[in-house]
Amino acid sequence: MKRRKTHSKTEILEVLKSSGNALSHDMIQANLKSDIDRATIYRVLNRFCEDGQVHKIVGDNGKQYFAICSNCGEKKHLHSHNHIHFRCLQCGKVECLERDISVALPEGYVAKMHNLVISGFCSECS
Amino acid sequence: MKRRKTHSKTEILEVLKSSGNALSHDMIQANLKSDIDRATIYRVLNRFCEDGQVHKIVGDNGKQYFAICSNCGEKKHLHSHNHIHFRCLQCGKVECLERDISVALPEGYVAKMHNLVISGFCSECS
DNA sequence: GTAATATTGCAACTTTGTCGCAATAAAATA
DNA sequence: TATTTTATTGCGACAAAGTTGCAATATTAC
Repeated sequence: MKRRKTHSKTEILEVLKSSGNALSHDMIQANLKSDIDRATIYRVLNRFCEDGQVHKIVGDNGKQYFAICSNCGEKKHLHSHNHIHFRCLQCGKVECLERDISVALPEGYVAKMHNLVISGFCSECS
Repeated sequence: MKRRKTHSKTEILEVLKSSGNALSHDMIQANLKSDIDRATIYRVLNRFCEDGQVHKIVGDNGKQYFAICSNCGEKKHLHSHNHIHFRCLQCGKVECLERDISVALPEGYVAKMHNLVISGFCSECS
């Protein structure tokens, strides 16, 4: 399964890059120049996640958000996404706070993924 | 809006208590002795949350889980639910780890809710 | 240019959660 | 206890989010 360079991929990546924040599929769709199918957007995003270019956060509203992690470019699959995210309840913005969290788990527990979201009001909405 | 003591409430609370973990609506439904409608379960749980008897966690799978917090009984509405949760990718168990997290947010940011979930494998599944 | 196949678009579907409304049942009142 | 009030329930319908199958398309390799 060799990846191909497609119109959809470049456009979706462009939207993510220029935004800088974590975006949900509908936010992405709204910012696209061309019409790309909903299913395609999800598939592209999931492929990005597999490849480690993008990481996924599930908000406390149950929605998926996708973000280019600043230090994702360099060390593929080596970086950990255990940083905190902030979701503004007013404007809906979701952003990565560059604060890593390390939690000591109980004996025998193995952590695979971190999904850490604080919601509230951002500086512009509070 | 004065709350009433109903069959559904006592049964649902009983399931939550005896489990000790955070449960999704379908886990609750499966453990109920009598048949209670899906919508009712959600409404009861949401009322419990409003009253502060129960707190809600949204898993990294997008599903809602509900748990009786050990220290919820005493100080209603005064306790904060900023502790970490763990979800086992194998057995599906979701539990509260009694570890509080305090994060310094950027200037002007106001935190309202914490939704902190680490997923991986619990001691029995790893 | 042609062939192989990754990707897309469309439609259908699943899951999760909510809502309106009539029926029911818990509490208050007489 | 009987009656009234209204919180709660069950049912059905609905919405949102995300996934999947399949035929059509577009990208890459030959």
